[in-house]
This record gives sequence, C-alpha cells and structure tokens, in this order.
Amino acid sequence: MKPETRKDEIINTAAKLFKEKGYSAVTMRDLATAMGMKAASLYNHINSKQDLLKAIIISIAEEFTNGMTTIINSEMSNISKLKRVVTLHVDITANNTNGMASLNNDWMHLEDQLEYYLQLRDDYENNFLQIIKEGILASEIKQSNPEVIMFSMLSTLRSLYLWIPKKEDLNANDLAQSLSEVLIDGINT
Amino acid sequence: MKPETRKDEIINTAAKLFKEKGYSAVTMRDLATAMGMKAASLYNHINSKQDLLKAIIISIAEEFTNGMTTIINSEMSNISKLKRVVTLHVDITANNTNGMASLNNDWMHLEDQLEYYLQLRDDYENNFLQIIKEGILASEIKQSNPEVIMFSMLSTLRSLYLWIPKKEDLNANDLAQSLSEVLIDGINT
DNA sequence: GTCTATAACACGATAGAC
DNA sequence: GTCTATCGTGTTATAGAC
Repeated sequence: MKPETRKDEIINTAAKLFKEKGYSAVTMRDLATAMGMKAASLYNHINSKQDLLKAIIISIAEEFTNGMTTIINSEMSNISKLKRVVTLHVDITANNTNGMASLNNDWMHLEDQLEYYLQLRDDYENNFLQIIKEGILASEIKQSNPEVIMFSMLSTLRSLYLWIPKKEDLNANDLAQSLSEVLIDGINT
Repeated sequence: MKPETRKDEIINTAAKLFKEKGYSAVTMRDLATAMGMKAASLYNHINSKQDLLKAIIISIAEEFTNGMTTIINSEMSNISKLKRVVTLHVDITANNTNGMASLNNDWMHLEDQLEYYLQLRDDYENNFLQIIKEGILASEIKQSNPEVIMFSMLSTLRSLYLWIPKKEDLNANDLAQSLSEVLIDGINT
C-alpha cells in the first residue's frame, strides 16, 4: 500500500459523499467541510469537481475490464467463469464500496469520459453474456433466456455496494460463496 | 383511466427527467422546457420541486406496501408468495418505469417524507424476509442465508426499471415467468 | 394560465495575501 | 498549502402584468 496522498484523501472523501447524496447534490463546500478545509483550498490538489468523478469511476471501470479479460481468456467451465465473475465483483466492491456507488449512479454526469465509460460497460456486458450463452450451449446452464440470466446476476452484483458495508461480519470469500450458490444453484428445493 | 391533468403531466415529465439525470441535476427550467413552458408557469400547478419528488415516490411506495400486505395475508405456499412478489414488482415497474428510478435513486432527497418512506421500505423488507424464512422452515426453500436470498431477489427486482423499457417485446406475464424461473429455480442444470 | 422580471441565495472556480 | 474575498453564473421561487 502506497501512502495516501492528500489528493487521494480528497478523492476518497468525495466518493463517500457522492455515495450518500449523489454527485450533483454534493457541493465543493460540502467536500471541503468533510476534509476540514475551505473550498478554495481543494483546488490546490485537484482541477475540478468533474475530475473527481472521473478519477473515481474510470479506475474502477478499468479494473472490471481487466478482471473480465483474465476470466474470458482462462481455461475453465463456463459455470466456473461465472463464479469467478461473482468473486471479481465482491472483491472490487469490498475494496471500494463508495466508488461503486458513483460507478452505478453517477456515470451519466461524466463529461469527457462518458463515451469511454459506456464502451467499457458495453464490452463487459457482451463478455458476460457470451459466457452465459456458451454455458447454455455446453449444457452447463439451463435453457433460459440468457439476457434474463445476465440481468439478474448483474443487478445483484451491482447492488453489492449497498450490502457489503452492512454485513461486515461476512468476509469476502464467504459472501462470494453464498452469492454463487443463490445466483447459480437457485433457491428451490 | 382518469384524464391526465396538467399537474399529472408535469409529474410524469419530471419523473422522466429525474430518471435520466437524477433529482438534483434536473432544474425547473429543464422541466419547463420539456413541458413547453417557462419555469415560472410551473408554479401555477405545483408548489415546489420537492413536491414533485414526494408525489412520485410516496405513491409508488404505498403501492408496494399494499401489494405486500395482500400477499402476506393470502393462503398459499411461500414459493407462490415469492412468485407473487416478483409479479408485483414487474407490474408496478411496467406501469411507472420512470417513477421507479426516483424511488430507487432519489429517496434520500425527500425532506418531510423521508422518515415515512424509510418506514415503508423497512416494513416491506421485513415482510419479504419473513416469507423466505418461513419457506426455509417449511422446506420449500434451500437452507441458504435468508438475507442473501432476499438481497439477491430484491436487487434484481429493483433494477427492473432499467430493463423493462429496453425489452418492450417481452410482456409483463412472460417477464415475471422468466424471472421467477431464474430467481427461484436457479440456472444450473 | 402563461408570461417577463427579479429577488435571494448557492454554485464552481479563481486571485492574491500569508 | 490554506486562507479571505469575490467573480460570474445558475438556482428555486415569487410578484405582478396580461
């Protein structure tokens, strides 16, 4: 772990506030108060409010892209790949719960990087869908609508940022395990 | 269907804009432009921006509460109750996709009604959890962590507002059916 | 019921002292 | 690196003509 610079502190504090109220409702004065300084002083470390959003969202989006690439290129069953996707989400979310809120809810307020973000998200979803389709072809996965399956899994995984902070007793491995069981094996006896 | 009053038109247009950018990022000027009038004219029909949010969120939240009460008081298996919950979400969301976005993402900007909303949400989740726990006791549902099951189902159901508008070809009954299969029966062969 | 004009204030960001 | 002061603009909402 590198030591946290003052800029990193600001970014992390911003992510926390953005999670609570959303990007648009957080003012630079709010952020400054949370940092124990005046709003003008923030600009010695950052260029703009928009840069904060960019720093929060793009780095996480790229983490997902890299993780997905590794999974896609690996040699394992499609069910195992899905379980690896679950673990990917649990790990990234556990490491940056606040940032995940911005990724999910404030991406539309990106300015210069909006298209890039949408491209990454689109590629990610296509890869996710591909794993499911190949799993169905290989008879590892039930003959259901692949898009419904992806929608359901992805909705759950994208909501993890709301849930992980409330369940601190559950460690990442146990949570990924429980989630895989529920998402993949179902709940019906 | 009652004829839509001018006030209803404004509320529905507001819901659409709130879905796109969030409550805080939508200005009364944006709303007025979308309505083809000037911002000042809006105030002949509504009292404040906050009132719009209240009208959108609280009515839907009460629909969920009423629907859940009916399900809880009905005589059927717990698995059937869960399927009815899925249908409840699909129906309400199909009827008011835009409003569901505010319910999910902008509830924290409620002022006077915030506590009331949180109370309704809390009661709803407790009832949901109760169905799952009784289903496990009755051996209808697998011995998994009930909270993980609820979290997973509810995350998916709460995301429906994003998905339903993109899949207009799927009717409500078919969607509820597919979702129940995936959420309750799982995807593993 | 819609308009123009404007009040009263909050916003992001900058200038320049220390 | 933090401060005070402030610019220029955008915000919700109201007043009053038509």
